[in-house]
Amino acid sequence: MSSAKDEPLAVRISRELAARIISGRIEAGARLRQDHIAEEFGASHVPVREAFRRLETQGLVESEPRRGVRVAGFTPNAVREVAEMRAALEALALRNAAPHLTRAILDEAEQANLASDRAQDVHTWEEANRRFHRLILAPCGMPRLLRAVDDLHTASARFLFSGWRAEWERPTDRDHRAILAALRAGDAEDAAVLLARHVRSIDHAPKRRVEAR
Amino acid sequence: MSSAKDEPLAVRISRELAARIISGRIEAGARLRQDHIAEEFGASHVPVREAFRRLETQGLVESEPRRGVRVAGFTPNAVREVAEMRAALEALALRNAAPHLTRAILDEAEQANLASDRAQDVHTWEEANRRFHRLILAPCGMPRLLRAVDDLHTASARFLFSGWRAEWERPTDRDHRAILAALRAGDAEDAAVLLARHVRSIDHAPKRRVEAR
DNA sequence: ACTCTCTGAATTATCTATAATTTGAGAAGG
DNA sequence: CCTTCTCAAATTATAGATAATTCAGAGAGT
Repeated sequence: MSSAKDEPLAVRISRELAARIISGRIEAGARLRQDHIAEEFGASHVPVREAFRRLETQGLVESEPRRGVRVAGFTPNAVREVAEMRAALEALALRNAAPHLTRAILDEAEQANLASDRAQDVHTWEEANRRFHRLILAPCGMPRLLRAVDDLHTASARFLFSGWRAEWERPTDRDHRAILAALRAGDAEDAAVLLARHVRSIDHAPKRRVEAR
Repeated sequence: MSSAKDEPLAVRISRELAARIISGRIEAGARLRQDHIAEEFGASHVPVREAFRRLETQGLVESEPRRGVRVAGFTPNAVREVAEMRAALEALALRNAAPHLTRAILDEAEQANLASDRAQDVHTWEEANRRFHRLILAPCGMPRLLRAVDDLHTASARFLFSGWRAEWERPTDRDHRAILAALRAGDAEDAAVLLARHVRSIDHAPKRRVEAR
C-alpha cells in the first residue's frame, strides 16, 4: 500500500534501480544481472528486463546484445553533453512556456527557490531545484520535450551526487532569481538565455572542483 | 540467415513495426495487440513487449498501464514539437561537430545532397536527406545527442510520409547547399543558424499544404 | 418507452516458471 | 607457452497461469 500503488512492476523496479544508480550505491561500470535483481525483488526476470529497457532510454545503463547491461559510465565529456542538451532543450521549453506562465506559477516557483535555499543536504536541494525547473517549463505544452528534459535531469542528478558527496556547498541560486525576474518583466528571450547559461554552468562546477585538487 | 543476422528478436520486431508505422501502413491511434503480433512473427509475447518499449522511447507508440499500447497520434502540435526539438539539438550538434569536419566529410555530404536531388520518390529522398544530416552531425562526439536526433528523425519521417503521399514535390535543397557553403567557409555559427531554420521549415511545409486546400 | 446501471463473460496485458542458445573462462594437450 | 576443447553461468526466448479491463446484455427506475 505504501509504494505498491498500481504501477506495473517493471516501473517500480526501474525506479528503485535508478535511485540506486543516481545515489551512487551502484557504481559506474557495474554489471546488472537480471537473475540476481529478480531474486532480490521477489520477481521474475521479465519485468527486470523491461526495467532495463527503461533505464537504457534514460541513459543510466548501456546494453550489449548478448552480454547483458552495465551501468553507464560518465566521462567528463558525457557530463558536458548532458549539460549542453539540457541548456538547448530547456531554453526551447521556456520560450514556449513563457506566454502561458501565470503569476501563481511564478509564485510557486519562487517558493521552490526558497526551499532550495533552506536545503541542508544535496538530496533535498536537488528535489527543490528540479521542482523549480519543472514549474516554469511545464506550461509549454510539449509532452515529448518535457519527457526528454526530465530524463536529462535524472542524468544531471547522478553527476551532481557523485560530484559533491561529503563536502557540499550550496550552488548559486542567483540565477534562478534572475530568471524569475526576467519572466515577471515579460522578457521571455532574456529568461531563456539566462536559463541556458545557468544550466551550462552546472557543467563548469565539477570542473572547478577537479582543478582545485 | 537472410534477415536473421544476430540481433535480438525484439530489435527485429521493433524495426518492422517502426517501418509500418512510419510508412503509414498502421494508422495513428490503432491498437497494437501483442498476441496478434507475436503470432504473426511466430514468436512469443515477451519479445513483442520489449519491442513495444523500444517504440515507446522513439515516440511512435504510447502505452497505458493496463490497457495496452496504441500508435501515437500526431497533432499539428506534435509535428511542431518534433521540428523545434530537432532544430535545437541539431544546431547544438553542428556547433560541436564543425571543428572536426574534414573536407572528405563535406564532399560526402555533397554527394548525399546530389543523391537527394536525383530522388524520384519520397522514400529514397528521405534516406539521402537523413544521410546528409548524419554526416555533418556525427563528428560532434556526443553519442547521447546523436541518439536523440536519430529518434527525432524517424518521427519526422513519419510526418513527412503522411504529408506527401501521392502528389510529392521535391523540397528545396538550397538550404543544404547554403549550410555546406557556410561550413566550407568556416562559419560554424552561421551554418548552425541556417540548419536550425531549415529544420523548422519542415514544419511549415505541411501547413502550406493545408492552407492550399 | 427510454436510459442508466450492474453483472458476467471474453479479451488482453502482466507475471512466473522453464527450456535453449551463447558467451567466457579454465583446464588439458600439443 | 599457446591453442583448443569442455563446462558453467547468464542472457534470450517460449509456454502457461493470473489479474484486470472492456464490452455487451439484462433488469430496474424515471
